[in-house]
Amino acid sequence: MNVMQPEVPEVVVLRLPLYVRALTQLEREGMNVVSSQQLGERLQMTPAQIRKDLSYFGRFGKQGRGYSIQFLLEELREILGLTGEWRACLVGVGRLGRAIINYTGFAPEGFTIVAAFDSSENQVGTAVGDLAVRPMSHLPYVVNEVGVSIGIVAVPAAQAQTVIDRLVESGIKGILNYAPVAPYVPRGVVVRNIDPVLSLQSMTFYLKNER
Amino acid sequence: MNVMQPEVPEVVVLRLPLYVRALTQLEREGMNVVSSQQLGERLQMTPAQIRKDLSYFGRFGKQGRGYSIQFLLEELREILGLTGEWRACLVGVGRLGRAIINYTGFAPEGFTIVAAFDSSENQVGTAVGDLAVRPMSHLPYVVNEVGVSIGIVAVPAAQAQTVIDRLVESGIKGILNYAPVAPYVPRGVVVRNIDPVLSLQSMTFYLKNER
DNA sequence: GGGCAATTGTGAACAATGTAACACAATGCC
DNA sequence: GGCATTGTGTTACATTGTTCACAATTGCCC
Repeated sequence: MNVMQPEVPEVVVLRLPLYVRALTQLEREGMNVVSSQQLGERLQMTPAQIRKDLSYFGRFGKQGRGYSIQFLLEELREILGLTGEWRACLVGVGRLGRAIINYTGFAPEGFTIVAAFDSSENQVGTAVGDLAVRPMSHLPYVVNEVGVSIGIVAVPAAQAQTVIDRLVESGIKGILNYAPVAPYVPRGVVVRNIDPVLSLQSMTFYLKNER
Repeated sequence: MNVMQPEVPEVVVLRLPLYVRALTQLEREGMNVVSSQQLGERLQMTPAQIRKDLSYFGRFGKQGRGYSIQFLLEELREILGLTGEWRACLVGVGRLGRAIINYTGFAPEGFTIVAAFDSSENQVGTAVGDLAVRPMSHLPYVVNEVGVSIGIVAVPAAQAQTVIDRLVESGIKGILNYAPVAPYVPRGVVVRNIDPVLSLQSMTFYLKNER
């Protein structure tokens, strides 16, 4: 499968989108070239780390000059698979799910929510944004026919694992999980958890002395 | 200040809330005692790591038996500062901000949003949930008088850094940032970023081969 | 009340990650 | 066209994080 991938550390992959974002911003500001030094200042990290991260994937910079912003952006987008459009489906159209569907930050980055599901009879058939809410039974069909790669989970904690199991069965390979659980998935499926409560709970460790 | 804190690695602090959550669940399931083995199965991690993490803070288990769930929970809540209530204010009552205010996941964990701010004249004075939207000029007063420790940022990227600067000036020590930027803050201020787009963009790296 | 099975806490080995050092390619100035 | 400057790519080193292995302790059972 990923035989030719000389095992890039996951932390590195997690930082690449940061670079993409910073570079996009610099490009909009009209810059053409950037050094690892300058980029590091923006992102509050050492130039050495940026250079090392990038060197996992190739040689993108010119000694004495720095990196062509346009070129590096293209390369990074290619590496991350951000060139085409990614189709996602959402499960759970409660308050949170509706907010996610209406969130305007996904589309400009190439992520489109193309279907919404809910297990509740009351929700099925209603409209959220310009999506019709479908029953869970349609999931496998939609995933395969429409070509959905990503599942977004916005159901209560108690149902999250079940929903995730069904997404995986349907062939979904990436899951963005908003439910407050640490889900189990088989190898080969990528999960990213969005959990503001966990973030707050680790924050308070550092705050508690000065409350 | 934290002189007696023998430098606990941040990764460890990030995992503690996971333990709290798993233990809470186990407690609800009626269990009294849990071993690092069992806890590790739940959380998909090695027992050794759990024991090591906990050992940074003390000796909570009984050899041959495991950990008293109730006792360990109390200790962890104490360590993380989760015993009392934390008051937060929110800046930016657009779609995202409104969704955050209406999110029901914070209150049960002891986090209360007690004030909402917006820089737009149109928004000031309107109500979101049961909060009245205030002008930014009220920020320092509210933070100090009401005792707000946490700021939640839900403004567009372009305004995020400015808003964060003002929160910090007002004396806020912890920031939960929903804006798609990597903000700068002075030492002593803790930031946690919630950024689903970054999560998706790092996920696609692993998905791109099988799209 | 003593042996046994279970499970902790922890130092030491190992692995991963981050930082610093540096040789040298490209550039531009005089 | 030399020469100083800049900033990469890479290797070597330092730090941080994870896993292992086992002595020490506990509670149970007979």
